[in-house]
Amino acid sequence: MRANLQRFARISLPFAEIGVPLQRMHYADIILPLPLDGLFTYAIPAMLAGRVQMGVRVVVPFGRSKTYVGIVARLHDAKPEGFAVKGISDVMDDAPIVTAQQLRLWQWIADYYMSPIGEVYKAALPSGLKAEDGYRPKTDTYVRLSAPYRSEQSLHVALNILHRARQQLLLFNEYLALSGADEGAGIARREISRDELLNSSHATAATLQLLIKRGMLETYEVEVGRLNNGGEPHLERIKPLSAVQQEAYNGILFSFLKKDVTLLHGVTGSGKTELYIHLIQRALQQKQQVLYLLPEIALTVQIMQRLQNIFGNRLGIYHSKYSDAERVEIWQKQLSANPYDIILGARSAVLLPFQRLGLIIVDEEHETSYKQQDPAPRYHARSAAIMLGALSRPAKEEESSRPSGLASSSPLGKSGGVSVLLGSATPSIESYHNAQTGKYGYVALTQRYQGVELPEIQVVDTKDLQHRKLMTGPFSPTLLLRVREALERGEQALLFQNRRGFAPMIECRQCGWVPTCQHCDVSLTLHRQMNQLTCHYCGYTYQIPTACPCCGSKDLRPQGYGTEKIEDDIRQLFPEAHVARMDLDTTRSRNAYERLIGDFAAGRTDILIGTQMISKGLDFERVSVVGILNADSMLSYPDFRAYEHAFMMMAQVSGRAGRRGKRGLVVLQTKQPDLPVIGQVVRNDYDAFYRHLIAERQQFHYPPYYRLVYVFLKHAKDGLVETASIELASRLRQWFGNRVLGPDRPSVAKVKSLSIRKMVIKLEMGIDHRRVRQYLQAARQQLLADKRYASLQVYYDVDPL
DNA sequence: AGCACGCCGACT
DNA sequence: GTCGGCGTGCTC
Repeated sequence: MRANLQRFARISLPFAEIGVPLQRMHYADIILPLPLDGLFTYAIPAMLAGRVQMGVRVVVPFGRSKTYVGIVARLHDAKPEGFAVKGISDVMDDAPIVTAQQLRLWQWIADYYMSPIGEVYKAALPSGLKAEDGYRPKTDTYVRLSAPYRSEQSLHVALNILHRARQQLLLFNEYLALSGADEGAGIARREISRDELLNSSHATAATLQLLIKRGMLETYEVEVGRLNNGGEPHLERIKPLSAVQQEAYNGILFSFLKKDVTLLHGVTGSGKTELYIHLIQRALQQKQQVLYLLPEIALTVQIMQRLQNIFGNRLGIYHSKYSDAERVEIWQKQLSANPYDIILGARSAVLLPFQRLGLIIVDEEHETSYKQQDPAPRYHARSAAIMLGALSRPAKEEESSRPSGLASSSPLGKSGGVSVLLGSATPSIESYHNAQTGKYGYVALTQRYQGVELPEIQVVDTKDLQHRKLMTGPFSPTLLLRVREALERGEQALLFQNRRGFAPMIECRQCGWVPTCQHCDVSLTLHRQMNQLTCHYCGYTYQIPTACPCCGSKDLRPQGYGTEKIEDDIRQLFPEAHVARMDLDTTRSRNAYERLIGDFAAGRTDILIGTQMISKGLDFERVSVVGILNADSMLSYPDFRAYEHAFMMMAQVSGRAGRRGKRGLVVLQTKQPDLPVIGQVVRNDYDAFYRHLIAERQQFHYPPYYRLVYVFLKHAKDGLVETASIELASRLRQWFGNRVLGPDRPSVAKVKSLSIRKMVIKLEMGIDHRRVRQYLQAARQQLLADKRYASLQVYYDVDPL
């Protein structure tokens, strides 16, 4: 790390920046959007000499016939040897679109996670900025109620008029729901584009045209640049903090003075968001920018709207469900003289440009979706955020290479302005450990806001009940009773099942045959709604067979329960209740998530069934019962983090039960009620959970005591991966000895027609990670240099989850 | 990752 | 005779 930072400093000090009279540089090192290691050196033609600077986009020829848009990472005068240098064709920008600080962060991500910097570039830049034709602001067509219909009275009139025109009525209602104009008595809360309306209603353009002709709706053009303006700030006042919150707030500010990173450990419902809002407010008063990270799935309407109501157009939102045009817009605004003061975003928001960052909040810091899994770069946004904080601090002259974020913080106190706050009700083992050892500051918020009690958790032994034939499918009598009681009181229930689809597999009752994916080593999930079998690894879909291909039997039965089946069963058991389901399948469209949450919050849904999606940061007033249908499914993963994830999942879901003035109830169904983790969840005993786990981690050489690197090899030919993995393992053992485990077939040993082998490398913390990476890269290159293995995919996953 | 080059099989 | 299969090697 130390050496790395020195390298960044060397790479990225542009001469212009330090004010040396500009001597003309003849070469530029360019980042290209390719999965190839390193930078590419191009000559700077005299014509373009004045315009090539660090951080601008350039068009360059590559190979025989390709051109790419690259980013200038470095200017220099060292003529490269060994290949013919090509010239830059064109310069696309007059000013950098990537800051020096971003380039340093990209380089850190590339180095630390052993990913080509080109992959980081691809992940960071919205594609609109990577395209050669560049980005042009454009206008979108929007829809709104025409003036005579902007009142509750006239809406009733409109709905009456439309009662014969079914298509138009559907479309009209859809508009009202999307815009919120139905509840706002004709005043839209959100602007709705024509495309969005048509997509979400499945109506035709002709139907919309008819409504426009009737004079109920009208269209208007909006420049894309005006999107997300969020309205005026301060629609909502900032609430004063309670005494307990104030104390935590002071504690955080005090910690900020000494530590670069502070962990806020606040039980659910303690008002962490409130603290964040006050901290943001304070940063804004000091003219600092704030980055507020949330895990993708938890980007709830609730937090978004809260912040938007308070901070209005000073807030920008950035995540994967936003269109590319919007992302380009935000990127450019961040570079402008008038950037957003606050960016609320998911993982990739850490890669945005900032000019005067002062505070980074990583909310729900334990969430695994902060780690990018599949395409490289496999980076962790929490670590990247801490590094971003370190890079944003004005480095002390003589000490500029001291790593102040990820590595230990100095006993002398922190080095500058940027503070990083990690927040969670159930901190990750790593972060809590760092807080315990004093590397991070630590502030706890143990009281729920307004004295709301934590829920009572009732454990139900489903194994015993099954023996006694008392289960109704996946439901225990207790759960059904509690849900029924809640409904009778006009309260709501949340049911958590961590599996989407109808059933995780189907099975032939005669011979036991189970349909599996042609491309992957997994059984197929039954999706009854789509009437097909789906592979959850490659997305491939299959027809449901009518008979078993092995024995001809027609008795094929679904095995196990997914959210779809839970939904079906609940509808049958509670025919009078309004039931909804929230999982990946019901939230594919951009607004589906918001609508489901909105319906539930407004009480239009009585029972909400869902996967982990329902466990994050949803604050509902009337949820009195939460059901965890099958805790065992979370404990059965063959992974050292299964226990950690299970605890967090259950604790998070439980936190949804009971709000203001009413104690909630959680019914926790498990076949193993005596497992320690169950007791820890019941007592909400994070400390016991942590102590149990940390001892195990130390004993078995896992994080945070050891750093893990997974090695993956993939190829279509199983025999080839087999021999290659054995060869790579022996090569790695020459350097790392028995720190190398494997190779093994992972539990899913084939995905997308590629056979997989996995190794685990356990590295003690004292080891020089930079040298480790050099060895790993070398081993990979040596393996691939062998012609037999040239077409193999070999990659490393650093700090895997 | 693309893309071209290159060397072997079944087609107009 | 040639179209095209994908193994191999290179990209500043």
